[in-house]
Amino acid sequence: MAFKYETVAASLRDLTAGLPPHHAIPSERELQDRFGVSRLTVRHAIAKLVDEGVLYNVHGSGTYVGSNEIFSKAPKLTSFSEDMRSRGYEASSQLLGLTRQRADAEVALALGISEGAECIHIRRLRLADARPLAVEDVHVPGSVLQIEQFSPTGSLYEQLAQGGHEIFRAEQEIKAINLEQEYAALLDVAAGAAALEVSRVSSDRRGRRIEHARTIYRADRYSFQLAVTREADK
Amino acid sequence: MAFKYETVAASLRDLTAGLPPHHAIPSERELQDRFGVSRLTVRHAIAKLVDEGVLYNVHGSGTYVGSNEIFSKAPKLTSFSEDMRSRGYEASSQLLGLTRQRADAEVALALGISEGAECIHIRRLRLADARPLAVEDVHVPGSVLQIEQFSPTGSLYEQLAQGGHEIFRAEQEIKAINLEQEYAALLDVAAGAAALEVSRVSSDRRGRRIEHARTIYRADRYSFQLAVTREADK
DNA sequence: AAGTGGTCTAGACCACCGC
DNA sequence: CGGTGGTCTAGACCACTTC
Repeated sequence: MAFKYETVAASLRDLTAGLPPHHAIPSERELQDRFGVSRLTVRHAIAKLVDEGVLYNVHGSGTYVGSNEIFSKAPKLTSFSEDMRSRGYEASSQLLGLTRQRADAEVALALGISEGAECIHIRRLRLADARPLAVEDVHVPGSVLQIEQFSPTGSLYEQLAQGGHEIFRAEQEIKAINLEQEYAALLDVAAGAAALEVSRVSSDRRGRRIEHARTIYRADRYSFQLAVTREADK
Repeated sequence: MAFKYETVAASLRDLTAGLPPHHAIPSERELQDRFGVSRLTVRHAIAKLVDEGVLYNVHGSGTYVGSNEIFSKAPKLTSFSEDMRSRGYEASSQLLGLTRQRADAEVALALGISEGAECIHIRRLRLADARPLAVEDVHVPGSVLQIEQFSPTGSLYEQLAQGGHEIFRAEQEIKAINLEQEYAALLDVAAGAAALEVSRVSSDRRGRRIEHARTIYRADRYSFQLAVTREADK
């Protein structure tokens, strides 16, 4: 179950933990001897760590320990609870609404279903350390999840995965908006206050759309962080 | 100069362009015969396209054409002009300020230099199709760029690259704010309107910090889009 | 010139999917 | 079960950095 490159990557991660940023690690040829694997396996392990920002390589020179303390990784799709945990908050939720409805034009377009098709709508208030942080509206096609199957206490992603709809990727759009009265009241801020609106369309590995979510975050308690790299070629 | 896997990737991109989403492409073993290269080279080419979202693979089944039309790629670090071009706008700029100054606490922390160290500050109004879109404040350490070297007409990134400081990655924080009077006037919107604030710290390949930028976008004309993937393992 | 990472080959076996 | 992608080997040569 554990591949060789994974065990090599784990060893390299340990080795790296004891080194300062920009310190060189042993060459690939030395590592292949040390671990008794082929060079390609060593490269595979290094590539994985480079992808995470733990290491970086310089052609002709060597491979070095990365310099970043905090969120070095490429952005990952996470559930609300995972997101909060990584930020050091305790997540909780309050179900505001759970209805079966027909898709309106916006939802139909986002989910790639026909207008009027059946879907379920979940509205939740998301709390961090018991204080309101966001309001989330999720739509899931009826063909993916029936309302009777949904349990408000468990993770939606896990329930979808158990039904054979594992979420693999998502496209997100992040906007700034001024809060309307309704949302402002839910989030316990003044109307007109700025907020972050994150719209998401999630798909499985084959690109079939699974859910459409729109989350409105209090601007004073939430920001979006990501690392980006510059086009390497040319 | 052109590697084999790049030419294979280019051929696959052409082949893919004529196929509908989720259509299977030939197997790796067939492609290795067709192109006369090793299977690893085929895999390298496929991996590149998977990374871009053009293809996806399903273990044990095959490799398929991706489903996404629009922004399928992982987020890339782009200059303002590149960003605007990809959105179909024509970019222009207006220099609002160019000064040499001593780093304050915030800038010093962001750039990893000592407080009071020399840096240059560039403030620009960014326009899309000749209408105000954003106000951008950039700080660059004096050790990286001297004020006499800076030409307001050219691309800052190119000027930095020519000075041996090629930007490789950046960490960004995206927040929503209510605009203060000063920025609102520059952007030609009402005070208190919501705006997107993007703070960025850019580094070269070795992790040396090159610039700190803070860009404030009109919320009604700009949103941030990105594709994310879910953690594959566990 | 020596050492590094980057590309490439020609094989092999394993894990998974679909019939 | 056959076909697929995923991992792995033991070599080789190339491109780049460093001295």
